[in-house]
Amino acid sequence: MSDGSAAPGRPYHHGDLRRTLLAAAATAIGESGPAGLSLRDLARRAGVSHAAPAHHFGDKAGLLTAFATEGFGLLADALTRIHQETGGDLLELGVGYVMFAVRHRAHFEVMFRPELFHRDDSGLVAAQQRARGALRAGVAGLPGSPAGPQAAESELAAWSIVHGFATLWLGGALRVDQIGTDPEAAARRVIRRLFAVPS
Amino acid sequence: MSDGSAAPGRPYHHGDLRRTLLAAAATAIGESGPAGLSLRDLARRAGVSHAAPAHHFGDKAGLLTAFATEGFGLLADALTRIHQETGGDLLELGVGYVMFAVRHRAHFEVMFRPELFHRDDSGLVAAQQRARGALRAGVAGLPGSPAGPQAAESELAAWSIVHGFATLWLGGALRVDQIGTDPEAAARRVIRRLFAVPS
DNA sequence: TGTACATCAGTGAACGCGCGTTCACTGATGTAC
DNA sequence: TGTACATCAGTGAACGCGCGTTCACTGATGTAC
Repeated sequence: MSDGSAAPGRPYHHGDLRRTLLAAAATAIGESGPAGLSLRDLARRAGVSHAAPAHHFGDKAGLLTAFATEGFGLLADALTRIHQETGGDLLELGVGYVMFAVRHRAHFEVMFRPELFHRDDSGLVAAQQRARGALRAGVAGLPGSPAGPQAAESELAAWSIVHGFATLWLGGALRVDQIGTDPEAAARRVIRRLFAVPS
Repeated sequence: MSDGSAAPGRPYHHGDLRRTLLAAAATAIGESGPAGLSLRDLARRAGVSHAAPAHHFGDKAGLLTAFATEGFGLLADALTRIHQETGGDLLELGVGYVMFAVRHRAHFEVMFRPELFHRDDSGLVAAQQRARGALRAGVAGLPGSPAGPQAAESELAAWSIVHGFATLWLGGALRVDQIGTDPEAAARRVIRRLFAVPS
């Protein structure tokens, strides 16, 4: 592991290839979308032979499974942190959801296209449930929200509005609107309409 | 054009290849998503040589531009019809938006991925504006909705919630929820939360 | 009614490309004794 | 401290595939006269 032992070229073993490939995937997907992703391109970005990725992920769907799992984990972390910091403010949780999509665009674009990965992977499912739980916890604390059968609809309404806003924003559909260039401020104004008493 | 003039095999000219290719695209995208689409596959489905599609659409992006344009036109038609039939009921317009996504899944999946087509195409832009206008008209008539600066937020909130619900539904993200298998009823219950006074 | 000609739609062969995956291999690392 | 060996990570050549696009062509249709 000492510096001196390295040959003139790069060492035979990369050392952290798995993590490097996932980071390269984020960059590549950010540039060309999930459809354009190829294992060979990732290997090139990581400076490694084109067959190396298969060693860590099996196949392409395996890599995207790991990538989606990472995404759901990051989302769960972000929502949990916001929940703790704000005491479960649903508006802030919604803004956090949108900002996750903006900041981790590549992850977000993969996470909701289950045809791209192995949707039954246990690690993936666990991460999904963790993220879903964080979202649910925010809606449960909403004042005026009954805990009865309408709770499911409230949760879905909240999820739908932030997911829809994020999707439309990322797709560039909102550029023609006069809502500015700051997604955070725009999201906050829009989400507020969800539980605003008509003023 | 009489039946007798047809040779034993198929006639040299297809007659309605453009329309046939667009219909084949809907089927193919429905099966494998927009990413898996190939011109050669469409030609195969239409029973035509693989170079024929280029004659009508130039290239792959050209075909998807036509397909997205068709989609925005269909959406505009559907929303306009609902607007006329219900007198501009925003709830019904929202349900109509979701049902368009469910019934025309392939179109919907292409329409909001501008990287797939020529987003500056004049026919496309016109169809987009027509659909957008139909949506806007619904929000404008919402009782209790001010016509001032908050109108944009109200419109975006409505668009976001129906777009998000449709996207989540199509992505299979809602299967684990107890909201049933009927997207129309589920959408109606969820959208209602947008302007429901807390009960 | 018939003929010449322009235009259009579709053909089929060919091209070059990047891809995923396989496979025998080699270099490096770690562990047992 | 040293040696043998198992395990692991990455290599590089090779495979077969489907793709988009180009291009000279041919069959069919429509129009001018």
